[in-house]
Amino acid sequence: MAKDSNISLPVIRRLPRYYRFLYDLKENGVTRISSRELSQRMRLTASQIRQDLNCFGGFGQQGYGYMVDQLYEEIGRILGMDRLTKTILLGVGNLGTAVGNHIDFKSRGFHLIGLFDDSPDLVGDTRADMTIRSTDELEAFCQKEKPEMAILCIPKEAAPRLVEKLVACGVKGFWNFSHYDILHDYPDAIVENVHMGDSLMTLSYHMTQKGE
Amino acid sequence: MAKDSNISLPVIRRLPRYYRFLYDLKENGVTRISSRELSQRMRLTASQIRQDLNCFGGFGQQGYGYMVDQLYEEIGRILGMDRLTKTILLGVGNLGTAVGNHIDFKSRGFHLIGLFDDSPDLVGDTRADMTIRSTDELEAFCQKEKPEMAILCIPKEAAPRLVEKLVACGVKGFWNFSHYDILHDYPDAIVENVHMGDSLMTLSYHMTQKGE
DNA sequence: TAGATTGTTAATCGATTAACAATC
DNA sequence: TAGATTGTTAATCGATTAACAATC
Repeated sequence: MAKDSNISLPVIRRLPRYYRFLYDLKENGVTRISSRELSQRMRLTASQIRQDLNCFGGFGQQGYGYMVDQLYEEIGRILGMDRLTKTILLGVGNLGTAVGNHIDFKSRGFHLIGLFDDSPDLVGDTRADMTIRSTDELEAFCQKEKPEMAILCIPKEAAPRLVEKLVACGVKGFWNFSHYDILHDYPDAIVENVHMGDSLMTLSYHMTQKGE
Repeated sequence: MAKDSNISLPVIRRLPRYYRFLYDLKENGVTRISSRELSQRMRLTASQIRQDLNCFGGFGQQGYGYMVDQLYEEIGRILGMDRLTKTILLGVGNLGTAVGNHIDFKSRGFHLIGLFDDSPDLVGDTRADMTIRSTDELEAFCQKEKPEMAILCIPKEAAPRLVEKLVACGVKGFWNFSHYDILHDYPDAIVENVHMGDSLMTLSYHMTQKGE
């Protein structure tokens, strides 16, 4: 449906934020909005909003603005919120548990269907209403269930071996909380890295600057 | 120490990654490295590395390269890793627990000194070797301990009230996992947002594109 | 129709890359 | 000294903002 399939990453990264704001507008009974009013609420320029949206098509009406509900649906479709990608989570430590319990996967286009961990202490335990499986079962499980996405909440050292298996099993996407550089070894993988430590250090930098 | 205090955000966001790579090099006994070799390992251009580093000063030696250990130290100093900022965590649900337990605060310039939650069920419990306090105690605690940073693992609705208190108590920085827009209400706050849901939706977008 | 606001082109701004003189 | 590699300036590229014609 994309007008142009070479959408730049900055544009893509703004879409979820548009989606959130539109959801809130919808909730508050706002049925239509101009790029100018939305720009004030989101603290960006009206020009940028119109540029961003026009990467995907003309969703507005001249002289009138955008229908909130329709725009919400369109952006949802663009982001793939209209389908559920089968997903497994690897590494059920503190972080993996939090990710599994805290994130609302369904409303973000994913269906979490399995949890895996190396540690015998954890295998058999329950998280997010699922039993934790041994990574020994990973390949058999993938062949049967065909998950397309894997969440990596494992240490850097454990990652290469598991990613190799996952790629072989047909997993295409990775939500990667580890510091293992997946793209370096698998350039065709679809990877979204979340480096929370880096984010924290960025905050440290800004606090250090302000202090001086 | 900054040569120029208007360093752009893209440069800042690359620093933690340099820091990680330099740490690994150090661990592997590499004592010096050229921008060219580092660029190959990090998959960016040598030019960019030299530009980035020269925002802060000439850390290299012409004809020779960079001393790994010295560069690691310098970047650590720039990022504020040479001091510990007192930090409190608000909201000890799944996410807050994971953040509290999983993140190595000390090695990233922060010292986690207190946990707070609204829920009477959680107050008194222990996480990361600390007792969870009631948010009723927040102001008294802050007056005594003077934390400078707060981690928000609370719902959007709970945030405005708590942030108001925290700002009044002198908290300057926020590692914000909530969807509350702190800067909108407190333009002088130092804020690093972590929107995991947005990250997941970005992955969904890319997986959707690849599928077509 | 007149007013409003989009869609889109043009101008500006900033970040990245290339080139090269300085120098170890 | 010759070779290597930085620090820095210049060129390019891309993203954001401004302007305005199209049109509802």
